[in-house]
Amino acid sequence: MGRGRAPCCDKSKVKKGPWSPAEDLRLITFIQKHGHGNWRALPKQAGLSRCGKSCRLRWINYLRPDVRRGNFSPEEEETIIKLHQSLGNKWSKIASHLPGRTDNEIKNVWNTHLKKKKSLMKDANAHGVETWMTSSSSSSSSFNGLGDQEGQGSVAVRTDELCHKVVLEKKQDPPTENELKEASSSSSSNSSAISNFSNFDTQVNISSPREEMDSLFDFRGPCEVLHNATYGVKNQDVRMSDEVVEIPLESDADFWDLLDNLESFQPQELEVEASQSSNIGEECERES
DNA sequence: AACGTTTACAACCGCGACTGC
DNA sequence: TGCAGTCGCGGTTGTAAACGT
Repeated sequence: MGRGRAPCCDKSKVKKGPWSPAEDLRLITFIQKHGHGNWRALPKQAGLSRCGKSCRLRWINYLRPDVRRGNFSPEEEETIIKLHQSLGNKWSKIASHLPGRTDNEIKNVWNTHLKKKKSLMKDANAHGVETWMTSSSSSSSSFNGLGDQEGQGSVAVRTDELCHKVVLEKKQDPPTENELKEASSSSSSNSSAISNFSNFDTQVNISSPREEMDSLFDFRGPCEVLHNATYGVKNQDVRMSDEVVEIPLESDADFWDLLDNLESFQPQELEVEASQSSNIGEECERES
């Protein structure tokens, strides 16, 4: 009997399922401080009870500064269709042609919408009906039923050598097309997302279904890290707050303890030693 | 209002590719 | 050259929200 493929991590000790805001913040803060040189080692160093692959996926698809969310424009749809025709299911290649879009997102859009549209188009063409492309503009707006038009909440994490600052900001209006483009270009000019963190003004934009603290720690929506720009996020029932929470660096452990305690309202699957989970980055610094 | 079905999307899994030793 | 460790990709699954009856 062969040894087979070694598992990437100890499945019994890693947490699975949706990421909590506290985990997101933990991951963001760690990458902000230390980068992500080694995904496998990152969860332990960051005090996360997650598989390294899971951290990577979360970062790439949702937390990265240059990730752009929201509806796909008709032009983007068209691009995806065309690229899919020539490249097939090479989602990462297709994604490379669409700045700010992730392969996972494109794959989902293809599987849920575009594939259907394509077959509809075939049927329509067979019956001499107007092509789907002409109607894609209106239908695309319904891609995300949760839409961007609702309220927007954002949390800015400003980090420098002295403190971490979590700022709950009020943002009334959804971002304009220009804002999105600007955000996309400013961040995509850096090949590494980490380079975006060299500046202090990194923001974390979250949707928040609950108010104030609840909104921070118990939301289900995406958590987006932004660099000098605010992207749209999808929301369902968002309330705003202007509250500012400052997190001194030396209080990191207390802060993470607080987050962990708040998370205890949710079912706890992970069995992380509190001492380990609250010492973000310490281990890493000790090593260096 | 309750229940069943469909849709949308976040996340997981397995495998191939790549890299360093 | 082979092996082990790691990364990244694509397929698939799980689940909450939306929708229909």
